[in-house]
Amino acid sequence: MTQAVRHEEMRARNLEVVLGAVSRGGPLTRAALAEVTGLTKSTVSKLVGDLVDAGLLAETGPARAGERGRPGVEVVLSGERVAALGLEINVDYLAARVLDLTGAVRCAARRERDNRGSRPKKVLGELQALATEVLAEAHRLGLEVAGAALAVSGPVGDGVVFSAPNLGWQDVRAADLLRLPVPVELDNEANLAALGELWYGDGERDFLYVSGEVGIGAGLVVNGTLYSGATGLAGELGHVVVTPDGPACRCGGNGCLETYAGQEALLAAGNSPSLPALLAALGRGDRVARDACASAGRALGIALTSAVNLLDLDRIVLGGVFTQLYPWLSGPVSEVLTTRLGGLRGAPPAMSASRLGGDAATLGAAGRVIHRVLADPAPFLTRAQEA
Amino acid sequence: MTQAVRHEEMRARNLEVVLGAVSRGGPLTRAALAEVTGLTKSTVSKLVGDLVDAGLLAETGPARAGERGRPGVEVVLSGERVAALGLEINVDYLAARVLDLTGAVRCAARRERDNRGSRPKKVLGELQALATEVLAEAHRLGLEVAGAALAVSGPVGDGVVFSAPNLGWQDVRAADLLRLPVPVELDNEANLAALGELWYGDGERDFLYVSGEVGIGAGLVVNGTLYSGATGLAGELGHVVVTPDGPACRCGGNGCLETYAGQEALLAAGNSPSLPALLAALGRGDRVARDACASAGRALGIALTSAVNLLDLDRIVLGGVFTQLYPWLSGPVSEVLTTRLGGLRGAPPAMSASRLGGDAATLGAAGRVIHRVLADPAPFLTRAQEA
DNA sequence: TTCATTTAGTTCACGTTGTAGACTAAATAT
DNA sequence: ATATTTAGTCTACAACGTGAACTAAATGAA
Repeated sequence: MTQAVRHEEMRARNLEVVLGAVSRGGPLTRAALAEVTGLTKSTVSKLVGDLVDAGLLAETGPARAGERGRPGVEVVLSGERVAALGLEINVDYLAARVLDLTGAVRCAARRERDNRGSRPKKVLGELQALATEVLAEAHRLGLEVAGAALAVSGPVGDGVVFSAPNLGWQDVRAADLLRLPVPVELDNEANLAALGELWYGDGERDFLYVSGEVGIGAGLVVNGTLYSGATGLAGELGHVVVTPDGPACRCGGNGCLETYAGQEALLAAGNSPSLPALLAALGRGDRVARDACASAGRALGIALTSAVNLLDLDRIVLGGVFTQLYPWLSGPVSEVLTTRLGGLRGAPPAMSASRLGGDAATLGAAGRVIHRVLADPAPFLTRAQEA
Repeated sequence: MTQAVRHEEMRARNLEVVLGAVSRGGPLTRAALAEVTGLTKSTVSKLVGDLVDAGLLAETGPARAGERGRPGVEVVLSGERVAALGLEINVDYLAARVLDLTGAVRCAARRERDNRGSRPKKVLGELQALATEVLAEAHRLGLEVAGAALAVSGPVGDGVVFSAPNLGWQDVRAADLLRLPVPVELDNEANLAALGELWYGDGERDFLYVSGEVGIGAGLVVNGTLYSGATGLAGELGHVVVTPDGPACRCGGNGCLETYAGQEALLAAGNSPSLPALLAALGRGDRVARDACASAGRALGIALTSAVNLLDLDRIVLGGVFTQLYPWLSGPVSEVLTTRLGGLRGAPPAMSASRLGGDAATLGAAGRVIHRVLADPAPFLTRAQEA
């Protein structure tokens, strides 16, 4: 339902429009902004003035155009005030990253450790220490951290991790256990990684990000927005049915994608004790390892066929461990997609490996907070009001 | 991207807010509207005044509350001015319906005829005659028809029917071939039927409408909005993979849902020449017919499992021929859903037969136009400006 | 019956915000 | 130098929502 619009909301929306135009359109003069937004020069001048005063935009000096007329002054997003913290708990590391408004990484920290089967309280305690460190560093840089988001692989909702197959967690109130001086939100790793690709990788307006970990999740971006379903649990690609009477799955069903292309199945089929071992085997051209990838790839192709038919995707990005396995997976996946989707759609969707790799989740997490600021900069304009 | 907001847009949005509140909240006084919208009494008074003048709202006389204080005057949507035309081409009939703003059917016409393999030009010519008739009747009733929408089963985009398995059509520019004195838009039958259920049936904010015809389509409603994918082709449930090495499908793949639960497969398995024959056989408890439904139901359950995992649906509505087959389908479908989704999600989504049956598509088609008027009533306020 | 009380709706002075066009500033071209 | 062109600011103005005072119409108590 649409909300009532008052003068205040009108202003807030127009600030968003200006900020958004600068964010997408690179350096832009006030005159150019007036043209792209449809607002008048005077209005743009006022809005830009306030945003500059607030430290959200910065002037970059006169634009030397070499053309006739007074050169305009270009403005860009300013990285000097607002920033956001992205956090990730993965099987074998903890990571924290602070991004500024421009998307630049201003500080970061990473702790390698095996989180498999660790107690949630312990892991979150360690993450809290890591985050606190990074926040202190951001403070020294003069940054105001607007919030944090935490990526955990597996279904998540309302601050609770329902199940994290990577970590062996079940119903963990992660958001409550992590005490930080900024608001923390919890999100699915696949969703946040998808947003990371959208904003800082080679995301387009519509694509599916597939996160291959112990479980297989997916983040769906449509029209530049994350699709998260009725209760926020969309994207369980791992339990899309590949073969109705296939191997039993931990979900209670049979023949889910996870039983073919989940990390455990993949390592077992590849006769490898670990992912590095599998990669090494693939590197030396080991037949068993290659066959394992090929059949996982075909299963992934089947599941993605269903996804494309339902969701009308035009690009698929493979992330998580699939990024490293991409050279051995992409052939079989494409083959299935081309055969099964060529008839009705003409061409199957484009496919690529994640460009950000393991960084996608923290970037997306921080980006989520950054984009909320860009979408509603009004609360940060208090400075201007004082003047 | 958000658009700039000027005074004009502010007003347009607030008109929408008021109209929307009345549309959802039944009869409402100005005072109540001020409360639910958050606007002040004076603003609401002005907006309601203009909407009443324009013939979009109507006062229903004093609300006898029996309580203290002056009784308010309730307003409701007015069916006396704006209306919309919904059209449908089905295998064995053509239908047209005019709805007013309140959702009441003001006039309708239907022509039984077998459209299987008919030439598009002929069918659309006949539909044009039917529509023209109904439009004339609407005109006599004093209604201003704001637009029309046409439902055709199968993938559709940009005014073109890419393929209609029901009719045997391929790449038909239906919107161009239908000449009417109002703007006509073309849409997928499953999508429009889903909207019909949403607005005039027992739709909720989130559900999947499954349309079982010769092909099997689906319309996905999330957060009260139709989801149509990157290029508007979402919802091809019929080609979700049930068994990777199953029977060959016309799409080039194997084991698609359509090869198990499409009308042709269903009739062949049920050993019936037509749908009425199958229903008759089911009615007398014919074993072959029942088994055919059961196995189609299980296949449908598999495909829906994949859909629920990807889309996080909380309700599924079965439409098209599945509405009539519901008593024999629902058991097997639920069984599969419960087994495969019970583990992770707790409960499978609710399921029901379409309440509107064959009327869903025309209602949704007209409703689509109606809801566009409700979302932007400003263009209809010219009357008020004159005063 | 009368009058206080309560709630609905209208009116109007006012504040906030965007607009239009005049005006100033700073460059290039002649 | 001076005209021309484009950028940005300034100011009177208009559109719209706000808030408080005001009128309208009911109930309930004296």
